[in-house]
Amino acid sequence: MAFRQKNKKEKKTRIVEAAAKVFARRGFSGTLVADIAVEAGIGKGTLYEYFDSKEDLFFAVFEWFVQKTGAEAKVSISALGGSASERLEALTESLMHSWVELEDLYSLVMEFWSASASSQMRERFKQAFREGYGDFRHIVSALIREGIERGEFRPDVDAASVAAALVGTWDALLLQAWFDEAFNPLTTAKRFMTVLIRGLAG
Amino acid sequence: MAFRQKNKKEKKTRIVEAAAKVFARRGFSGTLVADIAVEAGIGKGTLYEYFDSKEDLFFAVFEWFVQKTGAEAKVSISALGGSASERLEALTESLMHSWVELEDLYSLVMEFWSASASSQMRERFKQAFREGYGDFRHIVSALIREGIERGEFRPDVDAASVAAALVGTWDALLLQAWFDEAFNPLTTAKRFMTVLIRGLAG
Amino acid sequence: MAFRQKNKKEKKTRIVEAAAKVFARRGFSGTLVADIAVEAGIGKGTLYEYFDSKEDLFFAVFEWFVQKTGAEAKVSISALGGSASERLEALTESLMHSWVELEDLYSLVMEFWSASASSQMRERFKQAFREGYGDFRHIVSALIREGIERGEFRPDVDAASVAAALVGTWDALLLQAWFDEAFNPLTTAKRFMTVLIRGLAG
Amino acid sequence: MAFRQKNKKEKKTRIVEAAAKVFARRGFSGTLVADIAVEAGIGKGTLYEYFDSKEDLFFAVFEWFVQKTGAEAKVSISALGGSASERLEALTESLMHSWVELEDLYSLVMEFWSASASSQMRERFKQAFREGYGDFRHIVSALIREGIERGEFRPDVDAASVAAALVGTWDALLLQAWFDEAFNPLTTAKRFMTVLIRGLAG
DNA sequence: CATGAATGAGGCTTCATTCAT
DNA sequence: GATGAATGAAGCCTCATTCAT
Repeated sequence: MAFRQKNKKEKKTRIVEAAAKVFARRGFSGTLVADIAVEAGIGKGTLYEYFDSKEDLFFAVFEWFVQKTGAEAKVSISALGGSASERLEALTESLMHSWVELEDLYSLVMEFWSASASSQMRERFKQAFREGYGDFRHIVSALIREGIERGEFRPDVDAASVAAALVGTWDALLLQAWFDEAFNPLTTAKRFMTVLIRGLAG
Repeated sequence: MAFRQKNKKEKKTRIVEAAAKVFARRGFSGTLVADIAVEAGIGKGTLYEYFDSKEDLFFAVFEWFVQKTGAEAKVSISALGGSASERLEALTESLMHSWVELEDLYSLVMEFWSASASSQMRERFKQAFREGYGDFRHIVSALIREGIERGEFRPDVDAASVAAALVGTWDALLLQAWFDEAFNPLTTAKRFMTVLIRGLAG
Repeated sequence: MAFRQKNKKEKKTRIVEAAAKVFARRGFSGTLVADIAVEAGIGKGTLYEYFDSKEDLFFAVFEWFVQKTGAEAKVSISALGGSASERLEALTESLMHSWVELEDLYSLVMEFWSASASSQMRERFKQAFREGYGDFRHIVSALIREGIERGEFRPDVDAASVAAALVGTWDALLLQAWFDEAFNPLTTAKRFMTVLIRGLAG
Repeated sequence: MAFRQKNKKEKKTRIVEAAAKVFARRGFSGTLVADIAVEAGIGKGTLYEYFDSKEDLFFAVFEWFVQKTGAEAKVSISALGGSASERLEALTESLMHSWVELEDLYSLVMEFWSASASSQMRERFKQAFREGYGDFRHIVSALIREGIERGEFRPDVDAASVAAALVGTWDALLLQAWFDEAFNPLTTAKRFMTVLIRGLAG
């Protein structure tokens, strides 16, 4: 039974991953449940053994994506050492690197935004985004505050505001990379961070 | 005939504005053509005298939106005087202020992103975004470069990178305001700009 | 516009009549909405301009049927003259005659019963049946009471009970005719009424 | 092996009884095979070891029901003594009493009617009903003829017609009780029988 | 020009049945 | 024998688009 459970969970994940691919390719509305089934290599009806509806599955993809990317970010942060500046720079680099492996799935992010704006699941999504952004802002804010306490950054810096803006900046750089293949988010981010950190250090 | 043209154009705009409202409320997929017709106070069939399809109308809304917001931004910029720092700060303020009147329509932005990610019109949208971002980056970049030339900002600042990041930051702050009513984009932006400008000035 | 309205109502009735035929042939579950559309000579989607769902249409068929048969019964009754006995006999005859033109649609009755027993519309149906039976019992009861008052029937007859039983008997005779082609409801009813009326007259 | 057979038969009956409950609650179409399995406390697949299809099982429920109620009726009749009138009255009472224990399953009757009207098994059902009604009419007819022969009832009474009507009346009274909780089939039947028997005795 | 009734392709979901374990 | 996960045919309903008025 324990084995069974594991299989069931694994299969659920397999379906979610297949769905992620298709949703990324065609968007929520453009995706047919049948396409997901094909991608997952299962029958159409089997999907409904694991998820109640297309929307449910989409939300599961969202959670999977948040988990996946959030986990990476957290790993990066906890693995960091050195001064606050160094850690901010390393974090930036790590996030911009994630772009490479995220590229194929990045359009999912737009679908999630869109869903949070107008789908019937809007509240579920909005809340999750709010929380996700909140968490991340919190982490970055703590990092900056640590820099202030260490005397590395100026005491009059408003950590919360900088954190909020910075988190947004990272996101927006990936967004621009999505729109424009010629855009290099990593280089851009690094050069920008040099300026910002100088501003923090005063 | 000139008169007719004008009437026709006005009506077209009225439809686009009505459509914008409904698309903002319900998203592209969630919007019924019939709803738009009701909002515009015309018959469903009449829509098709002015637009070839729902997608066409949506793209017209997009163009209208870009025009509208772009025009505002350009007005702000051209009206600015003073040092580069002052102008950057004024621009920030002006953009964050636009939030107030944009709030109701902001979810359109997400729909546009989503459309650029997966709709059948994706290329049309992607290109427009690329160009829009490009234009805006260009303007901000020029502003920063001016600051460098005036000796206000450090010569080693990479204007293009800072511009790209900054444009993204503004966008992302509005996004966070959308998700989180408690979030104040104006204050956050101002405090952040203080730090950034210090970094630029070195 | 008045003309429009009339057309709309007529079309609605046409659809109901087409639906009645198909439901009678195949039952509620066995009927495809598409079949009804074909029978009505309209597109599948057009149905939904007139009815919200298959169930709604089915209930409309029910109401149409009740109206149709109820109207006949009422006409028969009001047209009757003579003694109470004569009127009871004439009513019996009229009802059993209705069998001839009802035969094709009679299976609808079973569908209605079934729907009142277990469909999601059960309460709507149950109530309608309760009311329909109640009305009819009332009419027959009044007829019997009139017979008592005229001295034609015994004063100790319980009009309500006899009416309830009689109304049921008529129904059940048609039911048996439905199951058994060899069964003649008219003759059976007449012979039975002779006995019953003798019992009433005492 | 004999033992096995018995177990198998018992289990089959258990399934049928479970199915009867569920069909009575939700009707044929509304019932899921899975629900029956749960009610019977077995696996869904196991059902198909005992019955070929949902329809088959439904017909088995029908046969079980006919057997069950028919057996009761026959017991009542054979146990009766006294004059024909007394026996008719006793039979009436016995049948109306059966209502109490049948109430929960009564909606099955409607499902059977409905099935005989339109399901794919319609002929099987129709025939069974025809036979069932026929048998019952026969028994009642014999009872009445006995009354005639004994000189208790008038010789000009058409026993077959009265029997057919009476059988229908009983049925229809239970039906009305089903629709209308306030309706008392026993009292109604008794008062009606007083009148009818007076008519028979003339 | 304007309309809205009519349309039917298309999609999500259900559920009886099968079959590998 | 027993099971329940997997299946896919089938059906209800939606809604962008057309076209006769």
